[in-house]
Amino acid sequence: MVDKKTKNWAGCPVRFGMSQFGDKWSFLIIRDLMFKGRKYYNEFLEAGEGISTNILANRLADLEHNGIISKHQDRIKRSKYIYRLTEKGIALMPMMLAMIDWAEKFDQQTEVPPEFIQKLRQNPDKLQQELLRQLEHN
Amino acid sequence: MVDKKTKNWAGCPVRFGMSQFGDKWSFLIIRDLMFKGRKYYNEFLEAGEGISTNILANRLADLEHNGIISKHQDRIKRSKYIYRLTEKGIALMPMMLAMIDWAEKFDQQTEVPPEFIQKLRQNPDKLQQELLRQLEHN
DNA sequence: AATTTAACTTGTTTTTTGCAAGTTAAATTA
DNA sequence: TAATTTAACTTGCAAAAAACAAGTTAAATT
Repeated sequence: MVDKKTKNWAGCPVRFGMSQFGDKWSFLIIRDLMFKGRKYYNEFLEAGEGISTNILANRLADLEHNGIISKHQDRIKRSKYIYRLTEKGIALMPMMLAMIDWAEKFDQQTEVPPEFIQKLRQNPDKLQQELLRQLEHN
Repeated sequence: MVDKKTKNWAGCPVRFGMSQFGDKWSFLIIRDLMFKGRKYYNEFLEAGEGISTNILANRLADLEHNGIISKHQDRIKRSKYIYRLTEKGIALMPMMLAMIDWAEKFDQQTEVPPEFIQKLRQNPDKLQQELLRQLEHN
């Protein structure tokens, strides 16, 4: 039973989440990394959401500082940097999937591929395994 | 299989989510409604997070406008208003629980009651049923 | 050697937030 | 019943953050 009397979750998990990745742009960067295969600064920039260069740089730095993403020099083109989700970042997948599930239910306009949403509802673990495998290929 | 080639989820569910409840204060209000039994304007104000009165009023109005919460006059004291999660708001519970699970893993300071987190990991459906029942009692 | 690419940084304007004080309507108290 | 208190806001202003435009730097390409 959940105890409403224990006044506060002193270190509140929701507040913690918000402090680590809790703004629009951070969420969208995590989405890009998790589901869209984007990994370079300019791929995020050109994702079409309209983020400004300074804000992008700032959010990438924050996310890296919070251990949600990591930054590596590209081996082939050393002027490029590859951003990746860390284990901590990858662990946000259930939350992201829950959000996608929710949005698909309540937003007419949301266009998640039907087979994605079907898999999400019928066999979420399997979908997650597939997504994780894709992340490792990056 | 997730198709990375279908360039965009034209109506992106993550962007939709962010537009509906995607800022720190909205999240904290939803948390208060979902887990803490708070339902009056001044309970949110005094929750200790330090939200300003104008921002609280604004976020409540936005959440109501987005259909995530509803506002009713208190029957006993008609100068008070009761805020409640709608079905759409209640449906955010899996996302919130995923967030709590995540935070508990990665934040030393997070203090979720152990029996809550244990239940969340061992029998999430049952926990959710219990939480839903509590919401209906409000 | 000159240009282009990629990832930023800097300066300025605009928007949003935070803070303090004020308003309104209902309920309680004197 | 008049005066005070409670509850939920609104308003005005200062401070912080975001958006916009332009500039910098280092590496790679021409």
